[in-house]
Formats: sequence, structure tokens, C-alpha cells
Amino acid sequence: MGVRRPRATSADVAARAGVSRTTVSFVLNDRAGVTIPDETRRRVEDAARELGYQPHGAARALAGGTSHTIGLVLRQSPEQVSVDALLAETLWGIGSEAHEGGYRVLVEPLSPDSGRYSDLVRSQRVDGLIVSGPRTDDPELVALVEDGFPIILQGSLPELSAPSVDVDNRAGARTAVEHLVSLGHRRIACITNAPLAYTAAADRLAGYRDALEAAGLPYQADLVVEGAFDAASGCVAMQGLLARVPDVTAVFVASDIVAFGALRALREAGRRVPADVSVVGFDDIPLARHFDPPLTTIRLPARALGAAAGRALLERLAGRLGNERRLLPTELVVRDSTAPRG
Amino acid sequence: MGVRRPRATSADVAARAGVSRTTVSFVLNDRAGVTIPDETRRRVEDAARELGYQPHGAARALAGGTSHTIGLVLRQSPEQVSVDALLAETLWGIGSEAHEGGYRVLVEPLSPDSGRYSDLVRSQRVDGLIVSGPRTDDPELVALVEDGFPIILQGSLPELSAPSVDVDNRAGARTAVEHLVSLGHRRIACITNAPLAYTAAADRLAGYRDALEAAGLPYQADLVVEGAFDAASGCVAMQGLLARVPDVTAVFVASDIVAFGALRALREAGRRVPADVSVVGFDDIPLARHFDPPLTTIRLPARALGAAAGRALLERLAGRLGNERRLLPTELVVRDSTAPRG
DNA sequence: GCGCGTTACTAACGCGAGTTACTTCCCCTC
DNA sequence: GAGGGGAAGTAACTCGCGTTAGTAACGCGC
Repeated sequence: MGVRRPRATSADVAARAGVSRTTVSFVLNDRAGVTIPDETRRRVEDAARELGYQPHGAARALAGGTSHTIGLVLRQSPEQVSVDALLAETLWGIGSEAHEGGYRVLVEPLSPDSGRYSDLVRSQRVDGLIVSGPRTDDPELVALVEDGFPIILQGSLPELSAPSVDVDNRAGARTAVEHLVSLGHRRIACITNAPLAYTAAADRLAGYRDALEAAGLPYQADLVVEGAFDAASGCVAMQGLLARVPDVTAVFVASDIVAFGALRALREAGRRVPADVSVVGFDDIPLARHFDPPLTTIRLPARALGAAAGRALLERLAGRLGNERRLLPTELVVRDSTAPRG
Repeated sequence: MGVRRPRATSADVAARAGVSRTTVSFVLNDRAGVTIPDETRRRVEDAARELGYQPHGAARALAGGTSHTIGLVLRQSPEQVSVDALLAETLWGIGSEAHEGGYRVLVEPLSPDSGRYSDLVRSQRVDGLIVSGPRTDDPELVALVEDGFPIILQGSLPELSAPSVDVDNRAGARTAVEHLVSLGHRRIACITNAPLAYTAAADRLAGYRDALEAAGLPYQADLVVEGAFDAASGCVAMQGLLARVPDVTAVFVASDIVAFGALRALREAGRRVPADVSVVGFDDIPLARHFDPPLTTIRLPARALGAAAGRALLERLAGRLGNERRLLPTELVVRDSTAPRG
């Protein structure tokens, strides 16, 4: 039934309700400070409903000066598969939060070293941005932040003084390792989720050190190996670890995907998990509960992360600013890959 | 350098170039049919560059009647994890193709049974839609299609006469099973990726039957079990299968995620893969190459799928219509989970 | 010298809303 | 009866751009 052709304008609504366009605008936008009798209000609302009136987005944006749209810039490199695994969830979180505030989400997927997005801003197509996977070496980002454009970083980037939302990587990692400590493990290795140039990787490693320190255990560099996003790197890392430190009884792998590779290396080396070696992961990707054995891990609340980013941006747009850094708590999910030291 | 505050308008450009706004518009939009001397053209372009001019999106949309935005509606249910795994790739494909044509992508993630999106259309915020995970029981969708609104379905939905883009599930499944046949297997089971109400599941099952038929093998209902998106369902399905048909030597599992569960069941039953049982998956999720053993599977070209959907929509918007159904070819990726029948 | 066509350009309108400034009417108070 | 003030509503301007219709200058042929 004609969702499309006879698009009603506010003038049509006005005519049908027997009032002026101005009044229509006042009623539908619930403008404070103007008094409108219930009878008139009802007439306008009825007319709008009957005509299926929906304000023209562009017209509203032009007149009102705000696009009611937020941009989501995806800047992660293609290697960062694990991010992909949770991207959908994050997107859902942002989307639902944006809807709440009457906003829509424009997604800008960019290859890491190409593609502009500041024209999105200059053309006023978005009122604010959420930048996922931000990099310090991103001149556009730096310029926009300095310019005071509303931006929320999703991910860590301490150098930049923009509000950010992230999961508490450090505390999560610490919890993971404390779990191993509480099971009696003393020689606990760590395989990072990524090269340490990535702050998320450095933070998780810091959490590992925190836990060791709190337990009075020494930090040994040869117990730490760098992973690199994918399972293959985890496999190699674990092989090297086993060769160097055969008596290791527990490993914290700062990414489920990398942990998947580590599990494989352990299996191939004839070590049983968790009987011989306990493993804790990080992220809680959907498949983690089906690993062999089901992986004890740290849950990254992807959806909540997106929602928090969305909410933070909407708050900035509403004027309530604040440059704070919001860290979301993680949660330890105990499954079958960890056991008391034998 | 003020990316933000002193937004230049086309009037500013006109003033700086010493021409009228009309001329600026003609030059920058490369309008056919008007002749403009190179000298003037250059002056305008220089002025635009110097001022960092970027047309106001909303104004352009209002005046031109087109938003230069396409909508991506995500309608898959939360259970469909496997889709999530490849969503990022698909999104990238759509995005890059949209950019090519000067479009942006507005993403609308919806829970399956709530949320309107036709207001996106009525408010003219998008010129066209890509609907991912379309359902027949979606009244909005049906209404929009009947209305002639430009829509591309990403996924199968034979009942609806709208152009669609999908991967060739049937042919892919057939290829998978033919691979097993060529290895000498005769008793080949099938675990579906989802309940058969999902067309993708039905299509893949049809491909399985095609291959059997082509090989002169009988179709046996007790060799077919329904999976349901996740690994757990694959595990259960495989257990049932082994109990009922102990002498099965090959299984086609129409989803890598489900196959992951099936592998687990096989392992727990003491069957070696591929020595005792060969397994072929479908989708080629990033983790598949790291399964134990690395999974032979059918690659679903996620990025190309997104690109095809984007291109199809852009073509429709450009007037070249056509209600065809585009099917993308898949590719068999042979890894270590399949071997000749022992 | 007139007419016609082309080149080069512009004034002015319209898109569909939000918003400001102003009018009209009516009731209440002094 | 004058003056004030709120209630109810509107005409007209604005946002920044695309576009139509039209003008002025120039060249060219007869």
C-alpha cells in the first residue's frame, strides 16, 4: 500500500489537519515553550498517522543542522581476525543504542592504509564518529580530535586525548592468570594475542605481570611468547615454549583464536589439557565453548562494548562531554581447559 | 587546520573563483551538455581545493533527490553465528563497491522480530536496500518489493521476485560430495547447516542429493541429519549418526562450525579423521584451516558476495534493472580431513 | 545589416523541513 | 475602559545545493 510513491510532506499533514506547517513541526517535535491545545495536537497527530508521514531525512538534516547519523569507522587490519569474530555483536550494540537516541549508523570499512573518512565529517553526513581499531599514525584521526569533533575511540590509544571505550584488558588478563595461580600453578607462561605494538596486547601482558607479582611469582621473560592474531602463530609459539620450558604447567593465551593453535601444539606434543597443562584464553568467541577441551577464557562483552561506545558518543553529542576513558569489566568463564596442578 | 569550523559552501567557492554558484555546480558535477572553458574550470577547481570544499551531504540530497546512501539490513537471527563469522568480510565487499559509485552504507542491524526499517525508506535516507538474511514472513520486505523499491536480497528467497545475490549453495555442496565420491566413498552422510526451513540448508542438501544421483548412489534418509547453526548441534548429530550407521566412511557437513562439533564427536567415538572417516565442511571460516585436522571445505567468497550485492544494487539505481538471481561460484579447498576410503 | 546559433554564464526557484518574529484574540486586573 | 499578558497560530526566512530558464556577447552566413 504505497509505502513509496505519494510521500507525504509536512505541508500535506498541515493541510489535512487544517493548521500551518509551523504548527505541525511544533507538535511533532514536541517543542518546549509553546502551548498547543490537546484538540489541535490530536488533529495533527491523526493526520500524520493517516498519511504515514515520515519527515524527509535530508530536509531535516539541512534545516536542523544535524544529520542524526553517527559514523562507525573500521580501521582494523585484515589480519585481526578475532576482531571480526565479534564485530557483528559490537555492531548490534552500537546500532541498538543509536536507535534509542534516534540515530542511524553509517559504517565505513576502510583498508588500513587507504581511504579517507574525514570527508564524511566535512560533508556533515555524520554528527560524530566511533573509530574502531584506532592508530596513532592516523593523521586524519589526530586532526579531527584536535578539531574537537565528537569522536569515541573503541580500543586503547593512550596517546590521544579523546574519550575511549574499551574492555579492561589488563584486569581481564590478571583475572585469567589469578585463576591459574589459584589452581596451584607456579610456572605460568603467556602467549600474547598480537605483537606488543598493539596496546591491547601490551595491556594483557601487563595484566599477566600484575597477577604474577600479586602472587609473589617471578616474571620470566622466557615464559612469554608473542602471538600474532591467528591460530598458526599460537601453534608455533606453543611449540617453542614447550621446547624451551618443558615443565610448564599452565599457559595464558591472550586470544581464543591463538589459543586454538596452542591447543593443537599441545595435543601434537602429547600433552593433555588440562591434565598436564592448563590453558586460559581471552575473548570467549562463540566457538570457544566447543574447543577440545572447552576453553576456560575471559569473556569480552562485545555487544556491551558497542553499546557503551554508542552511548558515549550520544552523550557527547547531547553536550554532556567528558574525556574519560571507560573500561568495561570482563568475566572469567571456567570450562574444562584448566585444572589444579597435578 | 580547521577541518571543521569554517565549512566552505559552494557560494564561497563561487566568490573565490569569481563566478556564480551555478557555474561551480556545473564544473564540480561535470555536467554534460554545458560547455565551460578550461580556464574557468581550472579557477573553480582551484578555489574548491584551496577551500577544502566538500558539498553538504544533506543539502545535496535534498536538492538532488538522492541520498547517495544504501542501506544494509541485517535480519539474521542471533543463532546464525556462522554468518557473523563472515559478516565483516561481506561488509567490506559492499563498502568498497559502494564507494566506487560514490555511495555510503547505512547499516541497520535488527533483531529478527522487531524493528522497522521501512521508515529508512520513507524518510528517503537510503536510495536502495540490501537485505541480508531475508525472510518470507517479513511484511515490510514484501511491501517494499511490491512497491518497486530498489532492493537486492542477499540470500535465497525464491518466493520473492526481487533480484538476489547468493552463493551457489547447491553446486558447492555437490562439489563437496563429489570430492568424497572421487575418493572412493560410497556411504556418505550429510549433516545440514540448519533446519531445512532455511533455503540455504535445503539447497545444500539438494546439492548432496545431486552428487549422489550423479554417482549412481542411493539417497538414504537415515544418512541425513539436521544440524542447527552451532557446533553443539553438529556433535549431537554425529553421535546419532555413528550410533545408527556405524560403517559410515564420509560425512558432508554443510557448515564449518557444525563440522567442528562433528569432528569432536568423531574424536570422542575413537574414529580417526580422515583415516576412518572423511569430513568436508562448508563456508571456509578463517579457523577451518586450523581445525584438527585442517578441514577440507567449500569456500564461500564472502567479500565477493558483498561486492556483488553492492554492484547489483548500484546497477539498479543507475537504471539498468533486471530481476535476475546471481549465484556466485564456490571453490573446493582440499585440506587434511578427507582421504581415500581405507 | 539582419537573423540565427553557439558560447559563457547567471538570476531565481525549489527541495522539505526547522525556526524566528509577529499577529490576533481573549481574559483578567486595576 | 485601558492596559497587560498569555494562548494559539502563522508568514516568512533559513539551511546549501541542483536545476531551469534566460541573458548577453560573439561569430558567421546571406
